[in-house]
Amino acid sequence: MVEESIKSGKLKARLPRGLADRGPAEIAATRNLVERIRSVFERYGFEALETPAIEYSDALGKFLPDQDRPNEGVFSFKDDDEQWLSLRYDLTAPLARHVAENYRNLVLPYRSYRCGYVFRNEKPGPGRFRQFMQFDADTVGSASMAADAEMCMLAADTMEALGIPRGSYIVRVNNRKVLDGLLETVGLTGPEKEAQRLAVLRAMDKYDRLGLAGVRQLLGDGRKDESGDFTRGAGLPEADIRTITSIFEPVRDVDDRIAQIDLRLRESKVGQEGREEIATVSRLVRAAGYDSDRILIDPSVVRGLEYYTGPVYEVELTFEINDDKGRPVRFGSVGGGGRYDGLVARFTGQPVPATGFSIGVSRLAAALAHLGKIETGDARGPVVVTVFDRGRLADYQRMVQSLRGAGIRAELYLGNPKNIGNQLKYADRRKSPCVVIQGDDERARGEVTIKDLALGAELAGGAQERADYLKLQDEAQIAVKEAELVQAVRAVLERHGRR
RNA sequence: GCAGCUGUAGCUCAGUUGGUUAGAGCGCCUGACUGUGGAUCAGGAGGUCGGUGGUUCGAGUCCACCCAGCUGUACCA
Repeated sequence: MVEESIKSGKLKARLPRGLADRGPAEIAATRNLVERIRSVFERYGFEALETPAIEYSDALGKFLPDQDRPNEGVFSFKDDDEQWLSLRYDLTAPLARHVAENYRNLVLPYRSYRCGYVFRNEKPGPGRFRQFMQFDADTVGSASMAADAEMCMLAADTMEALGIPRGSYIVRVNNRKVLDGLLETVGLTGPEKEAQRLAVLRAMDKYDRLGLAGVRQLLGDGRKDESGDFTRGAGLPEADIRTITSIFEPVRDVDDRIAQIDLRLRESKVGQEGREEIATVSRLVRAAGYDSDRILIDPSVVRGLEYYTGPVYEVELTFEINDDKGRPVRFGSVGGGGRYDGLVARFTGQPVPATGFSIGVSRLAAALAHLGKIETGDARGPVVVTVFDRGRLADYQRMVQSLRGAGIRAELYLGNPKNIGNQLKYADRRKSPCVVIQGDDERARGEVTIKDLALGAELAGGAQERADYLKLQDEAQIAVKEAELVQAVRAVLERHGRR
């Protein structure tokens, strides 16, 4: 690369893949999204917390001690004292670090939220980036299922606050203890079965995408996808496959679902604990008015394989979206979370129960943009004061300052002011509401011309001849005394509605 | 990582069975038309055809390898 740039004499401007620049429209949309999420989270009583983007790799739990380096999925580098540092890949591990470090000073249960970019060094895809924004809420120091129930309700409320109608999203809830009970029931216990257990959980997690048939293949010998690639299965015997997939069988309602789990996991102590927890969460959310059209018990939810210990939840958008070529796009999960009772204990040695929920802001923003729930672009630009006579820059800049002083976004034309046409073209592209012009004629009368660009475009729309066009343009502008500049500009802005 | 597909101008794409100087539309720049966005008209810039080798008298076109992108899949805290 360096060689290449020497050869050609210039550097190729390029963005690393999986990363994106953001323009004004996207920034505004994200800010708007974040503010709405924040207002819901604050209404639930969570308080703000910010932690840095960089942590010690071991604090993130992604250090591979046997290889003396961090996991490849995280961006890592060495500090000058040879200690490994990493960019955070979620907001939960840093929170656990913060809580452990400040345990004595925090009011428990500690309820906090945070928002920020996280980084993952993995293959990007549609709606998947190597830097993306998450918005998290966590309750640390409470083992109560009420804390988990609340996370589910928070998720549902947040979706609706973002304008996603009920029925277009679903919060699906499961419990890791139920899954553990299921594994126990088919005899997958003990350390030597670890790999198989993971394979089973991964297979179950794909139920929504691959359906029953796909999951059965992955639990058994394996599955070949449409590109011809083969995925090895968990290698379970048919009887065990049937036992596991029986948990997916459709049921009429929540009570049946819980009864079904009870029946399947009759022999498993941990499974029964899980059933108990699910039933409690379910009872709490229902009492608060959240029915299964919003919060649904779904035994196929798995989430991460690393640290969840109890309830797990996932928010999914359920409407179909097409991309710009008309093909359907699946956005999948836009948020999720669960209980992680062991995470803080890694630092303190004392078990600290905790549960949290995380929203993928970037993915959600992409989905909402497709839905048309986010205004993209069309933000008004500033008022442009044109330079008619380049010897009088000081006068024009004074006009700009008087507009700015009145709280109006305004700027002096800073390009080459060789003619007025270019300056109007510039203002047009900036989506300026109006321009200010003062040539010799106006100057002699102590006036300025204010041209309403939107009105001009509207009036001149049908003109064919140049002469007609110019005449119509003339009607879109007014001359006012210099002293009335601010007032007249404000009148134009009000005519078009301020933004 | 694995598999399939695709790489030609800023963008979207043509480019014949291998044949002279690689094109179009849009966009961009300059100018004309009164001191005014648009339209119109007249000009213009911009490409090592992803890269490197090979086959051939001759390669955008065929072959090999590499790189990048897309899609699926695996992994995913």
